[in-house]
Amino acid sequence: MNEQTSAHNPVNLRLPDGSVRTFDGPVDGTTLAADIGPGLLKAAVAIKVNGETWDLSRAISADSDVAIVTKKDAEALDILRHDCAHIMAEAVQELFPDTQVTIGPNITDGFFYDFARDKPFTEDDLIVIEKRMHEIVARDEQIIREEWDRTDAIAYFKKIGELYKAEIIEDLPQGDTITVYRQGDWLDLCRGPHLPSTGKLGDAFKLMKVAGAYWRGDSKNAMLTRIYGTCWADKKALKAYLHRLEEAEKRDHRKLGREMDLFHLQEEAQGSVFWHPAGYTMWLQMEKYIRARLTEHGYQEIKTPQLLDSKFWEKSGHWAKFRENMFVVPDEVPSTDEDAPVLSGKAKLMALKPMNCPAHVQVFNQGTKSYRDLPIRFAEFGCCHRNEAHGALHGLMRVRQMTQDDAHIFCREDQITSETVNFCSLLSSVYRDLGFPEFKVLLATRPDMRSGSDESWDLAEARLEAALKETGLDYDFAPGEGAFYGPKLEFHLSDAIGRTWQCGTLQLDPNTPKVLGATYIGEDGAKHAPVMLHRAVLGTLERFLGIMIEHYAGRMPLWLAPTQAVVTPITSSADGYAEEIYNRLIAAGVRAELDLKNEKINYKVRFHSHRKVPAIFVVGGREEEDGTVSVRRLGSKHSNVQIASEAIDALVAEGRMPNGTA
RNA sequence: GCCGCUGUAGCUCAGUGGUAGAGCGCACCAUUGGUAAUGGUGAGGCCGGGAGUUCAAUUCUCCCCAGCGGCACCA
Repeated sequence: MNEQTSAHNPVNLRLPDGSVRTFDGPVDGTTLAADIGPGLLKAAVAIKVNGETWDLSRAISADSDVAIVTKKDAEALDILRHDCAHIMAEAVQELFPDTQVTIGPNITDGFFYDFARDKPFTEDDLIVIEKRMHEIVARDEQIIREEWDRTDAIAYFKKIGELYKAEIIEDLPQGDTITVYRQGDWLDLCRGPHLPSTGKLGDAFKLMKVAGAYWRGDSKNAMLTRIYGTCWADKKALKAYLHRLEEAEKRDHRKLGREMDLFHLQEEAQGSVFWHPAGYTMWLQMEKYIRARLTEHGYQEIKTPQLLDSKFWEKSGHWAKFRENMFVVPDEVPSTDEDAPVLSGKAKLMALKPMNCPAHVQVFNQGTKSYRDLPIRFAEFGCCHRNEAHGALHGLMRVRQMTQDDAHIFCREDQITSETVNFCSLLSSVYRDLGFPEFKVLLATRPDMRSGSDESWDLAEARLEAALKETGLDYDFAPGEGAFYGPKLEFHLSDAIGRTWQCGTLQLDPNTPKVLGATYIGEDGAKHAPVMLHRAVLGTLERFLGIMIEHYAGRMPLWLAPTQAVVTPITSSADGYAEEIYNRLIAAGVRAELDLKNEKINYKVRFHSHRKVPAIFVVGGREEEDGTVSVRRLGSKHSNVQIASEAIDALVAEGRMPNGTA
């Protein structure tokens, strides 16, 4: 496009309603909006030109399809947020001139900007910065787009001490137009588009938190100081967002874990969970359910050692590729001599298993396997230890001692597809049973650090993709995200508040069986290496239970609820009848409790509701006389009087474990 | 591991250079009630750990540790 020569040609702009407006020469979005009407001019934030979002101030010199973007449009939010980031950067540099800007992209629900500064920002600084941002909005500074020469731009940013910006420009592909946006006395390298002036941003923004972040996301680089913010089209949307955050906080499994007395963590065992009776009841129910589903899908459960010789891990490849995540234990009797060190440092090293796969190969390797034996599916609720970085630990979601619903399928190459299809069907029915009907699939390909030849990777990736196609599931790619021994499928489920979690995985591993000498006798009488499929549906019990707690906000489905029903009398005169109902519930296999506490019924209903007990059976003189119970279900404001035996039967029926047909 | 913030009773949190307080919970007493808090009394704390400054440190300084929010890593 040549704006110089087209200056004399008329420009026809077609609006979304199909009407066309003709201008004598190049025209910008502001002029167009003004031409259409003052209301639109006021609401305009940008303009779409042939599907591309432009600044309102940018001249359009050729015939185009155009649409004025207003705050109501979805793409406006991107512009507002990015402008908000710029205004924040301007405020920061006005207040703290010793700060360099780096990058400031939009993210879900907001934006951040990373700054380079000797002294990181604090929460207190945010208040001051936010105040200055409002002032910059009030100043209504015009935002001007400029195209700069690359060399000049680099020289300029170097001159003003913005070394990170200069580095960014140096790395931009040759031929890219370098654009700079000015607002008032401040300017920044940016692709745009932006609002015509800072005043258009409005006041629906808030700075959220400060954090450290590495330059270019690499832990070898300098630590920058990042400020997160959120920005919305209006105050109402901002308020709604903040409310959403509060609601998410209420579901926090760490908070609910304490309130519901499910588990705790303490510093002497950081990253390892102390499960309380209530929490472990959930665990056992989940384990029982998964075990049943695995058995039904032809898996055999095994149990393998925790502690294995480091020589073993050398052979499996973990010592080279995974050692920094492993807990190493010397095989030595510790010294009891007060003056001597406890350990000599010379002992043979053992390591706690970080994965179950090599041990499963050992079980496979016992005896001779025929091609007729395959596939062999070994499952284990394998307890693994990984030395996760301190900063990574997070409640149940990220722990150092974890139990996977792990299994390894040893199969022939011609069985890969059927095993993959079989697994995907198991996985989707489990997710449906557990309340997660929505999930996405990613095919993760070879990482930089890997074992095996490129040829074997080519083949493995092709095989896995072909098998995935057979399942009929939609999928995307996750380049470079594969395991070190093979490509994998990642299953990401969506929870009740729209977050996604990677839980399930299926990994195609042609390497480990070879490395550990696994073979079977083929139809041809020769030895062949089986293919190994590593797979998990939940991932880890710890994390999955954490996800379930947050997904259900603690209101677990009846079959998982630690206590399913509490029986409690109105007055102590009904204690005997309450106890009778309680005994009948227990006899029927219901996880029931009897609450004979000397409190009013209001108090007891409130107390057990807070504990998220799904059913409260209230009994008094009337119920005792009629052989009924008054059932109050969690979340309901009403109670329902039922014949005792019917109420018990109904609870038993509802509390049955899902079986994949749900 | 890196950056920042925080650490006081079982939980949620006040507070002070002169060794601590509330609400809930807990125990006991009274109360016997109809579906989200009955009233009273009481017990309960090495103020995260260690060093330093000070006549005196929970409070100020430094160093650890842990938790939290991110980053990096990741199930």
